Amino acid sequence: MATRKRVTAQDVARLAGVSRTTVSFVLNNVTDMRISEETRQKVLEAARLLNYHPDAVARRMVTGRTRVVGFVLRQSPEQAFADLFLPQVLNGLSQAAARQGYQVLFEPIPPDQPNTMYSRLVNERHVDGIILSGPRFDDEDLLRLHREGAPLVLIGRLPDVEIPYVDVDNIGGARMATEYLIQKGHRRIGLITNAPLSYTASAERLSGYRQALEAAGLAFDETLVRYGNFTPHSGYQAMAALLQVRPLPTAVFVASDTVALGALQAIRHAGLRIPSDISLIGFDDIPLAGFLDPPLTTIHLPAFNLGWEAAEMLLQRLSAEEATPPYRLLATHLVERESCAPPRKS
Amino acid sequence: MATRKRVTAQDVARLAGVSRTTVSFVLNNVTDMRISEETRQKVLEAARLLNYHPDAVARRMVTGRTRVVGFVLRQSPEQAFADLFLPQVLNGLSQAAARQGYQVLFEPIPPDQPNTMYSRLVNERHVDGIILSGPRFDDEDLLRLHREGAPLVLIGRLPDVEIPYVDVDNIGGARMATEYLIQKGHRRIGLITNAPLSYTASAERLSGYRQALEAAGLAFDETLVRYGNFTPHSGYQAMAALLQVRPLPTAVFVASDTVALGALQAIRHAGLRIPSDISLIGFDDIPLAGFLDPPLTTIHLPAFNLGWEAAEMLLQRLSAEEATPPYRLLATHLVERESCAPPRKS
DNA sequence: TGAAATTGCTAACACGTGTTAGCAAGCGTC
DNA sequence: GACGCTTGCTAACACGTGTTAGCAATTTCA
Repeated sequence: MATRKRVTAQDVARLAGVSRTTVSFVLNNVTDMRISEETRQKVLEAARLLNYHPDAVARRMVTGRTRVVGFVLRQSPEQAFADLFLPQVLNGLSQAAARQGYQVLFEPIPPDQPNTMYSRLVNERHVDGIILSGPRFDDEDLLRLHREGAPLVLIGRLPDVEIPYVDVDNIGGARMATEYLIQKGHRRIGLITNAPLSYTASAERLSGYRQALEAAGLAFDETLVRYGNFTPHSGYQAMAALLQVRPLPTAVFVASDTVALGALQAIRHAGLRIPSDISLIGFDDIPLAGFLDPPLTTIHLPAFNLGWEAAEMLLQRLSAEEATPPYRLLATHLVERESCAPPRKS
Repeated sequence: MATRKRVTAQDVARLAGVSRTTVSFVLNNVTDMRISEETRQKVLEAARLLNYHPDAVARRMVTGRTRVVGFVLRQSPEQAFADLFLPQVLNGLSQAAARQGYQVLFEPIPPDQPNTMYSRLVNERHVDGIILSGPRFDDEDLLRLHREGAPLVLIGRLPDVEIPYVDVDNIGGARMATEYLIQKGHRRIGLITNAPLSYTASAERLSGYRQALEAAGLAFDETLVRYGNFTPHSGYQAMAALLQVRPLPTAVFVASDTVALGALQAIRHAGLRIPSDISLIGFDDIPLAGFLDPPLTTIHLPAFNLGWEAAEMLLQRLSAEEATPPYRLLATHLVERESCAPPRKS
């Protein structure tokens, strides 16, 4: 089938016996133009008859706005792979955007091609603004874009840069997790990070862990800290290393449920039981956390809200030139399941 | 900061001392137009100096093609929520699209608003074509769109409709899983579906299960079949019910890893051990399958390829008017881990 | 030397819409 | 009866680009 000619506003005008301008006024409900009810109905009828749909491209051309926001995923491959709540973030983002008539252009950065210039999204006017997840601080492209005044919102913090962002309260969440273990009576608490400390979120979670220790008068012991790398495999290795330390920690805070999955396996392989031999608390509350063995106590991360708030911030920036709150930290909460218990009496 | 005026090709032309037409020819590398090397360099230099970026909207206006494909997610909320490999599908889709210079517009259908007309994506020319995941057969909008000749590719089959689709070989995968259990020596094999049978994929997996039984000369026993509903919770209930049947099945094929997670928990709660008391095989091979207890033997579903192939099919349809293969079934393979063993000698 | 071909460039149209300025007719007012 | 006001509509411009047709200058050829 050959592609049919598009039905334009001109065709509608012809059928209704009016000018194209009138068609535009009627269909856009322009109120300050006087259109008689009679011609209004004629136009609407003609549009219905011809199955007319206004061309979004032409509309963007003349209005200067695309009503599209770009969602750029700058995560490393492992991270994106392990990022089980990406769908949730995307969902929140889309719904917030849709509510205001915006669409979402999805732009992941392919792993083998790190210098894809996503800045073209704005420069070539594919989108009105960008939400960028997983910003890296060596991202020259990003900083330049921001200097040029492009509307940007980050998901995840970037230190020493005044780009608006929305993020989880990593410090608060990590402190909450650690305090929970302390309150259970633990004094020797290990930490496995979610990723290397070059990732802001990892450093923040470590910081929250230390704050909680300090507040309880417990010494920070570097030998109890190991580093994950997004994957269950890295969690397995980190926990295996931690199990060599003597005396053993009685509890471990694993700053990512996905990494915790590997830690669980390492503990099983060592013949220890959770929580009787060792307590474990996670971070993220992935959808499956409640169905692990044992069900994992963890810090819930508001993935949907993360996307929603990012979109809201960007759209506010787009609609008005008003200064918007430059950042927003989302609260976490603890989900108590069965992986934590008081330490065994020694 | 007021929004700066856009730099247009006209500005570049002025600076280079040539016409706008020439600028267009140079920047688009139009070969059959004779442009001297000297002016070519002048234009390139001017464009560089002004940081010129061609306006995608204007370009779409004149070429008539948006170079954007829509990805519509029509899944039910529970399904989308449990769909742990959506990121993978999206990744494959994006990479295939990017390779040919296309972008991806992400359009989930909000659960509370099922009749959002995603057909507007095509009619209003936001996109050149649509990839739709999780088609429902009562979707009038979809059928009309197809009748109107809109370029469509489905992820997931729709019975009795000739819309091009790409799907997993559910029947083959389910047969493979069941045959594996039979080959281990099992004769009494249960089935927990991934979803109600109104979903094509569920019906197909049931069908593959029956084929394998039949080929081995085993009777199909309806009392050994239970129905999941995407979630771990539904898997828990289905398995709990199955554990009431006497004699117990010695193995169960759970047609979704996510559902299998609940089944695992039910078996644990019943005080049985896997695989010594009962064998379990899953479907999907979610990223975490290898880190469950025990590591789950399962059928790998090529999520990345699903997205990739869908995009390839759509783009081929868009680039040429040639008839493309109307559908494509992707092969699965079995990933052997530790949740299956021969049945206990009775 | 004149005609024909080639080289290097440009004017002008088209894409489909939103919107401003303005026009004709009808109506009321002094 | 002339003037102004309201009503209802339209002509024309602008958005920024790709592309066709064609034009002037130069070179080639007989």
